[in-house]
Amino acid sequence: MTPTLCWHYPPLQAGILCRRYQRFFAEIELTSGDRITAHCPNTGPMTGICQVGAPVQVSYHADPKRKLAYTWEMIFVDGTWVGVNTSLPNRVIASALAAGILPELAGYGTQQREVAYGQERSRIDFYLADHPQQPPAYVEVKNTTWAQGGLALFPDTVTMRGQKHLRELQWLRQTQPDTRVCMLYFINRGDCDRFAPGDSADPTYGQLLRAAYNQGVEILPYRFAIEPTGIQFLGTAKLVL
DNA sequence: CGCTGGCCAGTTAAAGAGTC
DNA sequence: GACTCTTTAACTGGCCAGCG
Repeated sequence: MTPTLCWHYPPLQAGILCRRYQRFFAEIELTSGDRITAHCPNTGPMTGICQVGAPVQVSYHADPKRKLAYTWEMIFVDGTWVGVNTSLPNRVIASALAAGILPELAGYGTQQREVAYGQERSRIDFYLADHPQQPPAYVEVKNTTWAQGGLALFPDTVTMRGQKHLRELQWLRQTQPDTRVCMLYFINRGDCDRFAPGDSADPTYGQLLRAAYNQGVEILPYRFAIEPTGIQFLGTAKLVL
C-alpha cells in the first residue's frame, strides 16, 4: 500500500523535554535556548514516552485567549516519533473517514460526531451512515501510545471510562443487530505492526475487549506514522488477542 | 487515620444564545 | 438562514475539606 499523508501539522518548533507536571504542563527548552511552558494535551500517564531529555516538537498558537501559546505535539523515543496530543486522533480520523482512506470504514456518506447512546449516558465518537452496501456504524476512537517491541498496547493504566465504553459497545451489539459496532485504536507511532490489550495495566479491560470481540464488535487497530511534517496512514495492525 | 466527594488545572469542540 | 459570541462538558490525577 502507498502510504497516504492524511494530516499536515502547522510549522513546528524543536526542543527538549525538561519535565512534565500537573497533568497539563510541560517545561520545554527550545533549540533557540528559550525555556517555555507548553500545554500538555494528554491527561494520561503517558507510560514509557515521557522521557526527560528526549527531543520534542511543539506548535505555536498566537490566539490571545490562550494562556499557553505552545502545545506539545510529539516526542522522539525508542527511535520513533510518538504523538502526544490526544485531541488529534479524532480530528485525523474525521478527515480520513471523509477522504475514504480507512479500508473498513470507506464508503459512508455521512458522519456525525459525539452522538449520545447507551445505558450510561455515553457519547460515541462517530456515527456513520448512508453507505450503499453497509449498515450504519458506531465508531469509538482510542489513542494508543504505549508499546513494547513493535506491539502497541492499550490501555496503559486502569481506565474506568474505557471499560464503560466497552460495556456500552457490547450493549449496542446486543440491542442493535442491524448496525456495525467498531472499536478503533489510533496507534500514534509508526513502529508498531501489532496490537494487543494492555493486560498488565488493566486486566479487566482486556477481558471486556475479548468479550466484545467475540460478540462481533469490530476491532480496528490502525497504524499511523508520526513525523514533524505530518501523519501518514500505514494500514491495519495485526490484532493479538 | 483513612476514605469520599468536590474542585482545580488548559484546551477543544459542541451546544446554546444572541445578532444582523 | 447565516454568522458570531458565550457557555459547558470532557479529559485526569492531585489536593483538600469533611466525615465516621
